Amino acid sequence: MRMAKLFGRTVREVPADAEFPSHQLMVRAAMIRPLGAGIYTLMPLGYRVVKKVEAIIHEEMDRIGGQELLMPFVHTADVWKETERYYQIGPEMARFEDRAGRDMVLAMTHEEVVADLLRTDVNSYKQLPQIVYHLQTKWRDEPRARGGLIRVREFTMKDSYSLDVDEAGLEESYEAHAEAYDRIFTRFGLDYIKVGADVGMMGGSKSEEYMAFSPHGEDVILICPNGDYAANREVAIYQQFPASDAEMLPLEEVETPNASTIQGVADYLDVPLEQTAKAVFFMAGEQFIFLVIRGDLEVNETKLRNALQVSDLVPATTEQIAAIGAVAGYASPIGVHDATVVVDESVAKARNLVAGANKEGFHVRNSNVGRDYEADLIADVAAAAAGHLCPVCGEPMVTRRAIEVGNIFKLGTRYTEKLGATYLDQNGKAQPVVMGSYGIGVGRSAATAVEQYHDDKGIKWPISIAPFHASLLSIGKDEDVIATTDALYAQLGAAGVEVLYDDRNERPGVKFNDADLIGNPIRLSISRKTLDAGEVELKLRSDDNSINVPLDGIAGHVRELVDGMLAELQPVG
RNA sequence: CGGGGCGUAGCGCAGUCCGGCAGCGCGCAGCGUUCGGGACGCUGAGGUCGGAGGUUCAAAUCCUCUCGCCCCGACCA
Repeated sequence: MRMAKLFGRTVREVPADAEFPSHQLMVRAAMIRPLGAGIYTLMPLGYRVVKKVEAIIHEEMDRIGGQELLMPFVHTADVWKETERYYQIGPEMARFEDRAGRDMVLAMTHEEVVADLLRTDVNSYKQLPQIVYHLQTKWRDEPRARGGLIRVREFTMKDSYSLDVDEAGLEESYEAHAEAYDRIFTRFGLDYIKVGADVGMMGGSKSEEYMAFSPHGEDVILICPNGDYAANREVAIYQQFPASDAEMLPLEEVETPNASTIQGVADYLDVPLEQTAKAVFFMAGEQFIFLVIRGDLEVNETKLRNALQVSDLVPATTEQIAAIGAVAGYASPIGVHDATVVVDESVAKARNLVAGANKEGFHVRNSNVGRDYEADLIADVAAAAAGHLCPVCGEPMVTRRAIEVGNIFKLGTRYTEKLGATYLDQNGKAQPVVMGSYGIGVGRSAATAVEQYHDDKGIKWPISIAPFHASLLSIGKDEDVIATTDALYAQLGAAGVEVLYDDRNERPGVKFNDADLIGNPIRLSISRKTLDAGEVELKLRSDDNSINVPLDGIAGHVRELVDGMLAELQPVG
């Protein structure tokens, strides 16, 4: 590609609304352009990256026997009504009516459509197992789209669906995907980890996420330094604190004026946070949830939802808190009514905690579960934090932020049962197809690579997904230089090297800076000086130094360099 | 959904408090000089000031409504 003809210009100014490096750099490098919040055009340079991401995904999906198809982006609402997600999913699903007044939705995912296909096209165990996949647009109306391609509303996702006769088959399909995903993300060059994730309460039996490390990630992962455990904070467990064997002391009311926060109480009474019990209030529909947790811990709402088997959980209002007899700021379960009391294990294992007295300005010392109040449910609902002990080996865990670039999920028969997607087994008996679903964010993977590979000058693409292998710059207006660069451009192309040729009539500084910004891994520059020496300057984007190499045989040399760089990203085995 | 901020030329911004010719930098076009890390000079094109309504002799500026975009929050009472 000749840059003089390239559609899209690089820009010097950082866009005012771009926060993340990937967002800023991809806009500046003319790879993406926003149309609206969370909606982007992929410009020619950006689309080349996405095409490479997709090509790698194709190769690896085909490798495990996946068959590509293409399911529609616009769905009739019928199938979504059959699985009831039409009613369960909120405003993030776009709904509209066609001209005849039929309910329609824009695809957020394709489980329903796959299950629908099964009804007509799979009726026998002989037709299973199968893996189907596609790369298709999704629309999810996120409450807060932000961060360029990392969190968008319209995006392309690779989603695949495994179809098996039983759990054992699903296990095989799941593992095949796990292997394919490892190969895919390795080939992207991403620094990532596979972690345990929330399976949700709806039938899924196992789910894992592929998390790429980034300080701008929206997820927090707990990691055991020994490699024994890694999980999303949404579900991360930790080795529980040892149970206290202290004597239960008599309950004692103490005045705590103006100490309405747990930290304030601990400071005022001069006790550590671990010796306090704090109250957190939720409404699960009409049910009041009174949660008690150790003062130093935070609630993990996902764990709480799972423990309670509810999907709808919102913070209670001040009025609702007062209605059960609790006093906000000075609350404890002692003496409250009409509330489901959930006690975190941290509190159940502790003794003699400071808690609220349900009286403005007062707390109690030495509260104990079972003696002073009863728990309706004792469960682990605390968010794991850095320093908490690995549930496997007991080593203190660390936390890291990460971006979810893929997930694999054992769905089971949830969708196939609801939609009646059954096959006949060897005994002629109808059985629901056992499904798995597996996603990869295409644009997000590309943007995540930028998050991981950039400096203050621009992007440093891994060669596997770089828009071009090399940038070729002609330096100066010397006609010999231009003629030589033109010739080299042709030679490189013939050698199978993808080249972005900066043939613009620009000053050297402009060309160097744009080459750095766009971030192709190899840079070749020819000037009067190098030409006189019969050489080309060769510089890697990942390296600060450049070397001059002979013009003679340069195309073959670069080709070898490209192959070598690609080989480094090949998964082992 | 709650709170805050911002919409002025392709991009980044000033002007708004205190109403009175719509500006600056980058980019863009032309000419000249320059040419290995975002050059310089001169000339020029480009904006119904997000939109609608109102107040006024006069509105980017004041008032009302509306649309869009961004940030924080939406567990610790």
